[in-house]
Parts: sequence; C-alpha cells; structure tokens
Amino acid sequence: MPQTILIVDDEKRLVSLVESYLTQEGYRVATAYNGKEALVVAQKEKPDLIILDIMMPEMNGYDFMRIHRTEHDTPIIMLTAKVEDDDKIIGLELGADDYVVKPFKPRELMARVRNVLRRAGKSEPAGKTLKVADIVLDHDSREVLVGERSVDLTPSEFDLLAAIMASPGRVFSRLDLLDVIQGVRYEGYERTIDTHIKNLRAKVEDDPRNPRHIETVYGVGYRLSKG
Amino acid sequence: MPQTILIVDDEKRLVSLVESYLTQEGYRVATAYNGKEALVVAQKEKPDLIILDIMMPEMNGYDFMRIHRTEHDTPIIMLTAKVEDDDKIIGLELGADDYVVKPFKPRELMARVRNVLRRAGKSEPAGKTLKVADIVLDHDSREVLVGERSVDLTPSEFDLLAAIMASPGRVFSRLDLLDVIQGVRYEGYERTIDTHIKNLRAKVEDDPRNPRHIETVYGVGYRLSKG
DNA sequence: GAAAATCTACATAATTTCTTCACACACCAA
DNA sequence: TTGGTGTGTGAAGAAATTATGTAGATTTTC
Repeated sequence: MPQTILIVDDEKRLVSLVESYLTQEGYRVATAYNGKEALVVAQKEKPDLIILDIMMPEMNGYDFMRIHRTEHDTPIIMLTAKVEDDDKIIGLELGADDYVVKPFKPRELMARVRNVLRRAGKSEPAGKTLKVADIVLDHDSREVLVGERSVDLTPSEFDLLAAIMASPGRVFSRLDLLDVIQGVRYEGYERTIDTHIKNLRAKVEDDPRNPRHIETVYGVGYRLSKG
Repeated sequence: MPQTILIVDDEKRLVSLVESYLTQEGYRVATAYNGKEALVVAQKEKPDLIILDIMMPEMNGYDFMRIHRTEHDTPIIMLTAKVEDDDKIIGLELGADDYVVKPFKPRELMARVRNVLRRAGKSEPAGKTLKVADIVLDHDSREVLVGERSVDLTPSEFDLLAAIMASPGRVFSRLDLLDVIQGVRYEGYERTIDTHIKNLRAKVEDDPRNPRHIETVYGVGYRLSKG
C-alpha cells in the first residue's frame, strides 16, 4: 500500500511537476488548488504527508494548517514564496515539519519528502536504485555505474539522468528537462539542456557521437533507450 | 531483550530524531505525541525509561507523570522547553530522575539516558564498534583508530564520524549532519559543518587535500567512502 | 574562577558547475 | 537537392558551491 501525499498549490503547472515526481518515486498523489478544497480532499484521502503552499486564493496555507491540525497530525512541508525569515519561523511554529523556498528544484523537495517521512517513522517506498540497460543509478549514494565503470556526474547531470531513467523510452521535451534542473520558473533557455545532454553523453556513452543510451528525438526532445 | 524507551513529545521531528538515535544504540523505542496517548502506550509497552516533554496539548507532562506515578516507578527524563529554574525544580520534585533543556544535542540526551538507566540498575546495551575501510570507531570508549594510529577527536567530530560510518556510501546533507551535532533546531549555520569536516579530515585523512574517506558530493553534502 | 578546548560564524580564496552563445552540421519536407 | 530548422559542440563568462583561516563566543576542565 503506497503512501499518499497531498499537494496543495494554486499553480497547476507546479502541482503537475511535483505530482509526476512523487508518482515516479512510488507515492500515491492527491491534489488540491486551495485550502478549502484541501480540507475536503485531506478528509477523504487521509494523506501521510501534505505539501502545502502558503499563498493561495480562497483559503491560505496557514489557515488550512490551523484547521487541519485540530484533528490530524499529518506531517506538513510548506512551500514559501520568498525568502522571508518570518515565514519560515511562523510556519515552523505552526507545526510544519519542514519548508522549501520557491522556486525549488524537484530533487530538493524530494529529499525533504523522504526526510520528513523517515522522521515520521514511515517506511520509504522501495526502488531507490534505478537500473536501465547497463546503467545503474543509486539515489542514496548518488552514484552511477555504467557497466563496471563508476562515473562522476554533476548535480544537473545526475538529476537529468535520474529523470529519464525513471521512465525509459518516454520522450522528454527540453522544457520538461529544464523543469527538472531549474524547477518551475518562467524563464530559462531551453538549449541549455543540449549542453547538459552533451556532457552527460560524454560520460555515459561509449561513443558519444553514436549514443546508445540517450537518444535524440528530432523536433521533440530526448529519450532514454530501454535496450 | 533490549530495553524499551518511551518518547513523549508533540514535536514529531524531535521524536523521530531521538528515536533514530536510541534505535542505533540498541534500544527498543515506543512513541506518543501527548500525555493521554502516552498513558495508553506506557500501559502496553511497559518501558524501562520515559523521555517526557512538559509542554504538550491534550495532557501535559506534569499531569502524565502524576497519573503514571501512581502505579509505576519508571525512571523519567524530562524535556523542558526553556531555561526556567522553576520547571526544573518542579519537575524534579514531582519525581523526574533527570531533565534536559531544549534544544539539546543528541549525545547530551543519550548520556543522560545511559546515566539514568545505570542508576536504575539496568545494564546498558553493548556499544557497537563500527569499521569501515581502515577506520575503526568504538562507541563505548569513544576511541577511533585509523589503521594503526589512534586519533583524538572532539565530541562533534566523533559524532559526525559515527553518523556517516553508520551508513557508508550514503550522502548526508549538511542539514542532516547539523541535526547530529546540534539536535533539532530551527536555526544554525549549515556551513559550520564544513569547518567540522575540515577538522575531521585533518585528523582522519592521510592527505586532507585529497580525502579518501570523507568525500564531498558537490551540491549535496558529504559521504563516507566504502572503499 | 581562570585557562584550555571546542564550537560557531564569517570572510575570502579556490573550485566546480551552469548558462549562454556562435557556428558547424544534420535532418526533413517540398 | 535545397532551403529552413533543429541539433551538436566548444569556449568563456557568470554563478554557485566548497575549502580554509581566523576570531570571537561558548563550554569544559582543572
């Protein structure tokens, strides 16, 4: 029985991104776009963890948390819009278990999720080690093996590889991949991904000019070969 | 049969941290998040020691202790939120065997736990000796050997090393490590860890500039090499 | 209490990584 | 084949992260 995580945020794009990440890691996901809706969903789904934005229409995160906490003690990770120390302190005092400042990188949030759930004594979903063809990627140690050889990746390279390894064969657009390494934001140069892919290929492929693992899908994006 | 320790505190994050420490030291752990719940759990688990927060919703620590003590004489360590001498005195008068002021460092609490249990005539669990590559760390004597050479570590350095030796290869974030040496708190400078790591490397590594044991994982944290 | 040891914070230097850009080349459709 | 796009690549500056030395604060020791 997978653990359920409730995401509450009015930015749909952000909710989708986080949802896909959590799903990939084996969690069940519920969503809500404001505090009011969240109360209903939380009541019904009984999530093991709630990821909660503070700034929301209808009912903000603080209000939701205050009401929710009267009856439940679900761990909560707060999403704060700016780097205001006040927010952090208020949030933590209200009972949040952790907070992440927007914009955040997906891996940052995922790390907090694992942390909070571990602290709350819940077991983690299995499968922290990904294996596709002769590539092995381990999240705990952040190590990557290609065949027998250990390769040293930068944070962005690791995150990109982890993302495409989570769904071998699926084509990722450059925008998808940009979200992976820069988080959801409104600017950013798509072609930056090309460079990361180039560097990644140089480390992961035997013959970078004829990549066997990381394939280009002309006009669309990149894909990890299942073979 | 390991001894059982009951932790009672409404701060889940704190409970989890303490739990992980106690577990690592070989104790069995039970938890409760308020006095009312604690009464039930204590009845069922019959702990050898209770770690008890004073400020809690539903039923506070004093009330729990008063009721519990009518039928049991389990040793109790109190957690007091502030440095108010009144609290300490009242607590001790009510029958607490010791108290720790929040925020506390994990090793501080562990020391008290051992102390109280020893006074209560219970034997301690055997301390574990960790060995990774050519580093040997002994919990009982708090001694560390690197190859043939005995190295002298400060308390923080010892705790850090013990933490990463418990999970070789796993990457620890600076925040993880800050919990280890400063306990649960909401402020604290992550970069302080860098300094401890530097000092630790100076003592543990043959060539501190090219560390073989304590590796840096750029953008994430530190890791103990399995090799 | 005073001295010593340790911890924390911070400034600065050293590294590493990220992003952007220009240009060459590859792909596809007409 | 032949443009018009899309992609691969190398280089360089910008940005982010880590290493290190030092000083003051705190804690421990005697």
